[in-house]
Amino acid sequence: MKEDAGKSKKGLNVENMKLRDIESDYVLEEQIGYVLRIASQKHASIFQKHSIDGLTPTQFSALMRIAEIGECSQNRLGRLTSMDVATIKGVVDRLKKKGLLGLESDPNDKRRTIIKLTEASKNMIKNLHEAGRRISEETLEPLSPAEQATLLGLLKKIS
Amino acid sequence: MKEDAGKSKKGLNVENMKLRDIESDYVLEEQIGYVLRIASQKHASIFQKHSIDGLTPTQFSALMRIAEIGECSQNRLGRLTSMDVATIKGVVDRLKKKGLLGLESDPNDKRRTIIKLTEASKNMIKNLHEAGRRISEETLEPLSPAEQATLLGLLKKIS
DNA sequence: ATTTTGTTATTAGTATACTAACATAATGCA
DNA sequence: TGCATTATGTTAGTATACTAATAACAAAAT
Repeated sequence: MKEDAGKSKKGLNVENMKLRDIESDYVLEEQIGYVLRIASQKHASIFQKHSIDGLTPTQFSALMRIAEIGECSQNRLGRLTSMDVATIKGVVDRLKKKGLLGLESDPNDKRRTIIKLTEASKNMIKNLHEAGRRISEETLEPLSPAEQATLLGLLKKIS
Repeated sequence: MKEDAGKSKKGLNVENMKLRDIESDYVLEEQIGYVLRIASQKHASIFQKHSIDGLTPTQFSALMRIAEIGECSQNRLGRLTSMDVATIKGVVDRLKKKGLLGLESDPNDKRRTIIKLTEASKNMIKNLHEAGRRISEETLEPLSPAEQATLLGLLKKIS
């Protein structure tokens, strides 16, 4: 980034400001939503740099979850990865197209589609775990181990 | 959310796990990318609940920045709000359509479009600042003031 | 047993967010 | 001056991420 959006108002001289200015002072960089977006962008760029098989972070999450629980319906997978029904559909469709998810209809419930890993994706899981760990590590690299734990804890607290 | 994706592996009995299981242990909930996504979703839902004139968080950021700096080119606004050229174009187009941004071409540089607030958006800024503050407050409500500052600081550090 | 309620999945529409390619205009330097 | 580089803005394509509407089916309630 050439022109850093992270400019600060640290040096602002409150004494010399008119009351109206002080009242309307609002620093974008200090708002949690803005900061969350920037941090997410940074993580996404690190993730993309590692580029595991062209997977996106959400596709990665879906695969990890299925690997963890074995198999489940599409909507349930969405809930377990915090994606709504429309989002998880797209994610599952693309993963199926890549041959990383197998779909079959549930004989016990005609509404449901059972989703499971394929042989191809089963063989990838270990590598994906390692890649995932490296990505998290690189994202959190500016922080001490204690700070990393603090950050995760605080983010969970506001979720 | 009914089936909370935030289930923990805290109670996992390491003693009883086979070595292979331990090696491949990877907890999605502990990965910074996943946690960032969930936190961003929570913030987005709080933002949307406050619903200031149908503005989205990104549109809001763009307006705040223009209000702060007066006027600038489209690409520069993108850089100052951390949006790439394609994203800022869409955001500016929609804000213009809503009558919240005025566009005129720069006489000194025929490539540039000068972007500024309209009378309508100038009159909204104060309300937007207040709404923004309430949204940040509600998002960070689970945290103490010290924790809020810590969270912002750590997020900036990894950005 | 029928109705109501809830669940699953699909579809259409909108809004970020990115890449890549392109045209145009401005700037730097040889 | 002239050419290469850089900057600005547009467009096309893909991938989340949401709302809202719909259809099919299952489970619960009366």
